[in-house]
Amino acid sequence: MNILEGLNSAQRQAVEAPEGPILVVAGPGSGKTRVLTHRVAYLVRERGVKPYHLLAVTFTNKAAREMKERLFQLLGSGLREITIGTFHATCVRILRRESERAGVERSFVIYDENDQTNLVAEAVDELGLDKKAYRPRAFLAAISHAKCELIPPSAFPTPTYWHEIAGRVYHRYQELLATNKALDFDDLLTKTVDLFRNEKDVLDKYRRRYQHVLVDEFQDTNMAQYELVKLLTLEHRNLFVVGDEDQSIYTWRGADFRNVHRFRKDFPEASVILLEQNYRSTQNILDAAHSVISKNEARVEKRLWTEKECGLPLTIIEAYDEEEEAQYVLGEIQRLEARGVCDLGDCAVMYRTNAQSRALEDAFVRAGVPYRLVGATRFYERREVKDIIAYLRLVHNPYDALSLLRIINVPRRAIGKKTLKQLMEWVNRLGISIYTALGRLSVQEAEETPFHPRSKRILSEFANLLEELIDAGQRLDLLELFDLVLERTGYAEYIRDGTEQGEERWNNVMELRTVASEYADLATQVGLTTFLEEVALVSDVDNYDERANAPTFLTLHMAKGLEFPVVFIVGLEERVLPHSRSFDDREAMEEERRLCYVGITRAKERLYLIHTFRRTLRGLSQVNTPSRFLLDIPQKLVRGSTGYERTTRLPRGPATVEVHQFNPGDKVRHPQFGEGVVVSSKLVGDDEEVVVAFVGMKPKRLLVSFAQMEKLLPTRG
DNA sequence: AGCGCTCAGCTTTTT
DNA sequence: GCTGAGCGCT
Repeated sequence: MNILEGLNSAQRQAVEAPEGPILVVAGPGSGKTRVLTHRVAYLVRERGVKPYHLLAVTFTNKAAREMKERLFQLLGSGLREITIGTFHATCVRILRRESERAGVERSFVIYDENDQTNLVAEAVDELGLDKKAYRPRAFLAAISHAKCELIPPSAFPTPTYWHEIAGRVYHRYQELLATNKALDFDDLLTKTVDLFRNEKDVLDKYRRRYQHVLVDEFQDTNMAQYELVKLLTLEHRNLFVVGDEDQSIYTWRGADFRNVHRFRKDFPEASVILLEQNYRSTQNILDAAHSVISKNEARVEKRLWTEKECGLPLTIIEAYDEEEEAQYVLGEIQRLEARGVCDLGDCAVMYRTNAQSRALEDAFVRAGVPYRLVGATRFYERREVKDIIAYLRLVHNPYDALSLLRIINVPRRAIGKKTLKQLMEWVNRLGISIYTALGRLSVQEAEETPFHPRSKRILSEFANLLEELIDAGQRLDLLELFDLVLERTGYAEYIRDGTEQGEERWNNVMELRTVASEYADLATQVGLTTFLEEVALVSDVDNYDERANAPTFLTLHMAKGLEFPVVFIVGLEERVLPHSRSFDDREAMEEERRLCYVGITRAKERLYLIHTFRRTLRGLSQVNTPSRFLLDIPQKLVRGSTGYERTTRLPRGPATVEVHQFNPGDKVRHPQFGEGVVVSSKLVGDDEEVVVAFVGMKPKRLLVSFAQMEKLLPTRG
């Protein structure tokens, strides 16, 4: 199979580029994964680069997996020696291998955001600060940001008193991580950078190993990631990066698309290749996308084009409120499916915030139409799943105090607040870990302990349980260990309390068990380590099943990298998209625009942009204006005679409605909701808002100018 | 230990 | 308007 076959000239140019730094600017749908995989295949097949010398980094496990699959088609099993993975997974492997040189515990556990918050809270506590006045989340954000920029506690800038405190929290937080033998997500990167900076021979080893480095979604790299890549490649300069600043939507997480500019400065000889041909969307969709994104100032102009026809016009709809918005989406999806235009699974509904999924879910549940919700409550964040993982983490690393405290009284074993407080004080006084302290309890020494005899007995029983599990971890495979944890803790009896929720929780535990069973074949401790890593580093999108035949509900952030024949973007209103939080910050506003751009460019054929007249936000129902992004889309791309027509004439002219058209008791007919009775009516601005009780539905609020209601039997003149 | 109350908070969330 | 944390009461 010819690697260059079927590639357009820009793609081919990227794939065949000579050695040295290369920047591929790849717009949405321009075949960037294709370029990346073909580049790898090209290096191996045509340039004789050994797969062993290749490193390809992605941001998500899903992207990594896709890349492996596609490379398998090109290279067969030759891909096995290639290192393909996320930044974090790659760093974990390096850190475990070089644990001694990196100065990290070999059996470190990985703390996720939740663990991090808890640990910061602990640091805040220890510094004698009030958690109400000094919110741990805010500190964590600042700390994480600093770490992404490779700023250690000692160099943490303290422009304000708050920052000064934050610096102290940061310092203590790092100490706590160390005593727990834990690394957080950011540490995985920074510790690897430190390793490479401090241990020249280790760096040299990896430089020799990774003679070609490829980076996907380069606009999403943070400083630490860029530094990592730079350290590896500065000498041989074989760095191939693919990115698109217009799709940078994670700057709030430390991603910095200015890395593109840094790259151009650090690698001035780099060739820059633009991929502008789009293989996904119709020209109308691309034009709409361009009209939105081109308003951003901080960008290099590029314009996507396609060989496809201009396609259908976009549909812009104004719904009365979020309920009607959901109703419209539901109705339209059903209509498209009924007409055989598309399958349910071809449709996606995207929104700015997760809270917006509710109205949609309500409507779909009521209509009995299935849907897939991506994200919401994530599997690995469920209480029962975290409990079991905490037990397994302890087997792996009993110094993980966070996990220990999580389950010391789960299921309940009568270790309450008081005992726990005594335990912590005792542990702090002795300056030892909780695990070590627990071990001392069972030793029959005359050592003074602060506990009530009963508590002491219970604690020591718990210590024995822990010891037994740790011991079992040396001998049993992961599945056996998993079952032993359940058995010895009585977890099933604890969680299955006879309620429906209890059953669901138990099902989640069993689902986790299925995941664990995949690691049962591995050597005892390797299985546990790999499993824990996997669990710490996967996300929900990774498990997104593309085959189920139901529409997908997801946030715009999660939509990145995906595509759908039919896309609905809902909530296109000022303060929703763009989000109200971004109003006083130009850069944040540009990011909102990019988010909108990402959403639009997910659509292959049909795009619906929906806004509401009024929306309930944080319990407050208020009138909303259409999103500024909507106003940037030229009318000629839009299907005429929609509600949008009306709103574009805002501000409305002189009042056209001065008297009520409808009065309580009027019988009316609505094209969608059928017959009903008017409950109330009031004049709002120049329009009339009525509440109507339709047959078999709860009363609805409607706007007379929009709802095409017909009066059936006028009661009074 | 477990409950119910109040109050503050409230985007997005690749790893 | 809903949720989660903290607190006080039983």
